[in-house]
Amino acid sequence: MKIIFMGTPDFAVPCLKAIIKDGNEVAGVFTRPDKPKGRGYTLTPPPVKVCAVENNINVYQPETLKDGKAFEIISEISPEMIIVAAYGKILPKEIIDFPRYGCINIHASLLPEYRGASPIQQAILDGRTKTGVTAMYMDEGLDTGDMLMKTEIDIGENETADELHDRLSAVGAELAVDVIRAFENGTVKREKQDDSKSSYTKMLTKEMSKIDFSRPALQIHNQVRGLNSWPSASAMLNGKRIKIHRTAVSKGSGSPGQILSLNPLVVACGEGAVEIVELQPEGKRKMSAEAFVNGLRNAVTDDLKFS
RNA sequence: CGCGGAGUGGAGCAGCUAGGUAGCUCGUCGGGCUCAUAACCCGAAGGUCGUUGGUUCAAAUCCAGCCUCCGCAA
Repeated sequence: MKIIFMGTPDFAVPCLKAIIKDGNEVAGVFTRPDKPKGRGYTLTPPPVKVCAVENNINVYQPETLKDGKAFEIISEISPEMIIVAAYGKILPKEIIDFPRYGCINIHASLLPEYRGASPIQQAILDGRTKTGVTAMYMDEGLDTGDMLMKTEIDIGENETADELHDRLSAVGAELAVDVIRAFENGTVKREKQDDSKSSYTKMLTKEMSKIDFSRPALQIHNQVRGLNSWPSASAMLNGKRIKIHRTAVSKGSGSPGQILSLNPLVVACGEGAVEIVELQPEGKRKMSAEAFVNGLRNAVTDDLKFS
């Protein structure tokens, strides 16, 4: 099938690769413009662009799709279908309506739940045990179009957002290929979303990082998993900020933030306690809690506590 | 030139302000104790202090450049 692919971050790359590998003609890739990134503000191309270039596919990086130029390019290419995965831009109606088989979005949640930008992380933050990927027709709303296919997967109790992201990304790639095949075989079914069951995710911000140790241990554990590896959950110790990368729900009680034991490193929460497994002090690499505790040396006092 | 932190045996750190013998916790190896152990006791190995140059009688320490890692910011 002749396809235009639209996507930007790592999540979309396996999807693009799978579509190419399955023998489809990817006639063009739309992705967001290169952005200054990292230390020194180096201009960095999005992962999807890198992948497209490696496969000798034409890349388009318009600032906007609304000025008609994007539509010109698309009608020129004349794809049978547009596949969108985490592109980060709203498509105008003229583009949505153009391809014969429509514009299909790959979204990393079981719609209608978790519409929006951070479905993977939010599912973990909420302590869900299942999530998935949904393929859907795009319409003018935000992840509101009719659904085509879904794949459901379980979330591990200690799984982090990064790990889940990678698994869902692979699942999404399979789903994209399956959807294209379904169109070719004429076996497509569409199903409306039940708007009464819908929910929307918020954009992740650093303000969500701060750990409030007066909350229950399980919620803190979910926060750590859900925000890993960006923006990461963090806490203060001895006036320094420490990113908490991995935790496990543990037992014990004490005043919130109090260190109940050093090996393993267990911290009291409002309800229960969490073991900190892996962390990263300001300006340092991430390290095991054991290594960190060894390095504390005589900084260990009775008042030493997380806040 | 976006802002800032950091490089010291395998890991995490101290030592640097006021230059003068390489230190701590853990790990590793050997031995001891023990029914046994991730516990405890004794001992050992392992570091051109990121790199290049400068100052000095003398540099981990002071000065300059470079490399690498990390946080902020995106």
